[in-house]
Amino acid sequence: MTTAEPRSVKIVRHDASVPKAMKQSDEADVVELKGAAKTRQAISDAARELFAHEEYANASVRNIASKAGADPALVIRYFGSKEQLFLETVQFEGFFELAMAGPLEGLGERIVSALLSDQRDAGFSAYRAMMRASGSEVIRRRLLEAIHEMFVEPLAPRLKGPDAALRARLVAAQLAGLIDGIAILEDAELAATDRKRLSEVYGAALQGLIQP
Amino acid sequence: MTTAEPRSVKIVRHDASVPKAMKQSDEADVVELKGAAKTRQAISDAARELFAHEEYANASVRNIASKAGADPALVIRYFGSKEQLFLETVQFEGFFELAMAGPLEGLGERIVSALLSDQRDAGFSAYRAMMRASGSEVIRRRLLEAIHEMFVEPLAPRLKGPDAALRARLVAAQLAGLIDGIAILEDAELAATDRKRLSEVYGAALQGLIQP
DNA sequence: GAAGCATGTCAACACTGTTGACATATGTGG
DNA sequence: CCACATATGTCAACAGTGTTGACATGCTTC
Repeated sequence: MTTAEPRSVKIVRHDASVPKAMKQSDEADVVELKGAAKTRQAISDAARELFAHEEYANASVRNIASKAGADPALVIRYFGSKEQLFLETVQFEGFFELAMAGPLEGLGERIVSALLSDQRDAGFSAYRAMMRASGSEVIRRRLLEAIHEMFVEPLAPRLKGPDAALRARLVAAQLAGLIDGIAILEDAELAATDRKRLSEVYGAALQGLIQP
Repeated sequence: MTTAEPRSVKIVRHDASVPKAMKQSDEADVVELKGAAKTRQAISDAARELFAHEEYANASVRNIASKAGADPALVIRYFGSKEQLFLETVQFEGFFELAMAGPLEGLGERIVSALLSDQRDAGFSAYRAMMRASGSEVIRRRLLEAIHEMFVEPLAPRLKGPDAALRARLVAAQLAGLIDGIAILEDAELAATDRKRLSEVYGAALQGLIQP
């Protein structure tokens, strides 16, 4: 993002070097990591936390390193670049499978409800972080992929009627708009609104795309 | 955004100093600006252009200054900070008044159509820039205000039925989701979709919020 | 012409991501 | 057990960033 490179071209110099000491101990579930593997893990944890709470630009490699008790140079050695560190640590987990699973009837409301109810903080902060960092080509693409994988691909084949693929994509767009308001712009009114009513109202509009 | 301050607190040190030479010549429409006013204008123009095409973080004060043929220190002197320069230059113009004006019937489709058809590039890039820079508290708030002023306030009083204010806010959210896809994430499929069909389909979902 | 202020220039500060050279630990083959 | 190789960690430096304060120049007004 910064230095010594021509502004628009991005060259990845060396790949993220996974420490050799890193092997899955087949035994314990909670592995006591040693040496480099432990350091890498510490960096990863620190990065996840900082990227969730700070802006991309403000979560500095030096901050991450210090929080992990490691040297900034190690961060780059292990992950290649700050951008790759971001990509490896900030991710969506399986997110809407549950809500997605049910019948088409009432799906709109169920999705919105799932979005609001649970502790979706992890997903929210991932979306927020990627959205704000979407000036980076790779991150932008990654977010776009995630949207397609999570919504469009599972949904499109199930929709009946014309423009199924388009409508599936627009379902995702409509949801994105809601997350924008709640998680990125932190609209106080939106946050204060009764979840159930919000699910009903916005879910109904979603349903209009699902079953026109 | 950067230096010498404790990370979270933001102190504005000196106000943007408007050059004294700046007076509206009451005569000509296109005023030939002189001295400082001209410089300020040049900086403003350069900033507008760079913020539209580059990310906030990548549009450096030094770049802006050099594009304007001025010294970086002058940029700060005139605008107070990079953040304030952003706020003063990146703005929405009157945007949806036209589409908003008509009857409630078919309003959803008209709004989407207005969003897509014209050259809305200026508005798109303003939204994109502010969204990506929304890690800054002031910028986040400004964007939120703009959304309320442009959509919620004009729309809410016109909506009939329950939850009018909420529904107006959700209309804005739904639109934001579409702009996300087109202008920020640059979804190729979305961009390739026939505008008319898109207006119809998404507009119908919007209409479900406008007239449930 | 001199004082005063507007405007412009410059070098420096503390920060950023990233790199390359070095030091140390760790493990392996003889 | 030593020697060697490699994995891991440390450090200083580079070019870039936003911002500041000290200085130089210009223009106005007494």
